[in-house]
Amino acid sequence: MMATKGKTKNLSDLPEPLSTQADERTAHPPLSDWDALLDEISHRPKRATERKQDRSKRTEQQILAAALRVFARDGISRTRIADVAAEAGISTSTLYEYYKSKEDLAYDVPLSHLAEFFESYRNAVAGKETARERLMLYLSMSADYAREHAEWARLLYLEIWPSVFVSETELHRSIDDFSRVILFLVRQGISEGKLAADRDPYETAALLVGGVNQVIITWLLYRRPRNLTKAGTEMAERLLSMLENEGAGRG
Amino acid sequence: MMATKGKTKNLSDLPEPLSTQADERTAHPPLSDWDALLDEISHRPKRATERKQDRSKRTEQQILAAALRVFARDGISRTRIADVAAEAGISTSTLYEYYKSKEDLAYDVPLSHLAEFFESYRNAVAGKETARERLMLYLSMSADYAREHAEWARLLYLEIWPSVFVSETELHRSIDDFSRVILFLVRQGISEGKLAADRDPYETAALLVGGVNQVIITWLLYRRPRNLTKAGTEMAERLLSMLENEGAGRG
DNA sequence: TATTTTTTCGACTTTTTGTCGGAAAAATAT
DNA sequence: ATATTTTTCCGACAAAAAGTCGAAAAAATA
Repeated sequence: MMATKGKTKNLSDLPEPLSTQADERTAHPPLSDWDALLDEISHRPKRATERKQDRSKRTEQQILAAALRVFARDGISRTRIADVAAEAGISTSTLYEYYKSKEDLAYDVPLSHLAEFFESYRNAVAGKETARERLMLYLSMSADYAREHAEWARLLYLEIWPSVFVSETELHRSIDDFSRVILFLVRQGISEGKLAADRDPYETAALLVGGVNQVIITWLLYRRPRNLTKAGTEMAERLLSMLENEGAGRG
Repeated sequence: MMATKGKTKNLSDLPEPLSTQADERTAHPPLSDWDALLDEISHRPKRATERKQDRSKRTEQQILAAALRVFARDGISRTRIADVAAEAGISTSTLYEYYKSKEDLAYDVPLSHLAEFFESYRNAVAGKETARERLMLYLSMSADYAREHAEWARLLYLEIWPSVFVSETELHRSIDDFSRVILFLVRQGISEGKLAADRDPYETAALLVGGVNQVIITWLLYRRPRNLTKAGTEMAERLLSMLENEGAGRG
């Protein structure tokens, strides 16, 4: 486990609260917690691949692409390893050289897209300072990314998340990262005085994640409402407005 | 502010004059849409069991109970049919007499609890008239029921829902029922003037379901916050207050 | 008690997963 | 270039799990 500061409550499985109190004195921190967080989530090692030849990297990509297609089409539980291998144009035994089981494969498939999402968010959010701007961008980009990569989203939202959490996988950590960003920004919103300070940040984060995810899931299942990007953005806008209103009403 | 419609369905334009015991002898009993809905979701046929002997009914219960335990403990994908059969104290081939596959079994396991939840809600909500009361009860009871039947909830929330939606199962319909109740009450809240009329009821329902489900899922994964009933109730209370505030601000 | 119907299960087949040694391909050394 | 070593790939096989079926056991009925 990583170094923990202060008393260690048994919150080991929860996203660690990032330090928020230390940098009160510096007007402009050299590397803000925010940048550090973005840095961290973008740099998670994807997969300790020990393969030497370029050929192998190509094969791995073929496997992942094939698995995404087949999983999204048939569902993970119904697909057979042999199906994925055939789709990838290799033998089953070769696939076993790369992944030791279907579960192992399934947990690896969503990783690269997730990393890509974090990376594109990091680029897009540069320059935005307020918690509201950052949150709005994050949530609407989530919805938009799901729309644009529907197979991936279907796999992640409907099949893997949240059941992936039972196991200690790289994917688990990456999905935790997703929530940590929200949590960080909720805390920023509180310190900006925009969000209610007397509310549990975890609850506020859950509210945001839950609402937007629900919109995404509904779209994946029924393709409704038609425009997912718009629906996700509206939901985020609505939630944030209500939350700010709540914060203002209390002081 | 109120919808004016000439005919079609009277979707609770007014606070429901609940049937009570007034006009019992009319040809068409004054069963309100609300009562009809509750009636419908409570009476979904559970499973067309054609078994004749009592012994079979016991065996079926043993299978379902065993499956719940094993699925919750090992996860559906990791459990073998033989494990469930052993836990139920029967042979695998006997289990196949009852369920044609693991998937078939998995989709049947949550049904009885779901029916029980609907039934107990129906009893508890009797007498409550306003959309707020009904919604609060529904959402907090959802959280409480998940706490009290954690194995069942783990199976349903983390493993089956929402992936069950891809197939046409009885469980699919039952889970749809869950959302239909929320949607109905959101509409009632709008017609009462408590919720914003210019918002998509589906979006409002998604917001409520998403937020509370997120709390339940987090608890199932991390047992945090400690008190799920309280957390679910608080989340519901908070969301409803914000929604009513939103409605009042615009009205 | 005899007969019929229903339920159970052991033996079996089929399907899917997973392993392994060596062939094929690529990288490296001579 | 050719030989040698390393890496990747795959066919043949073994292991595990799913799924079938006929007949025995149990219950219901005559």
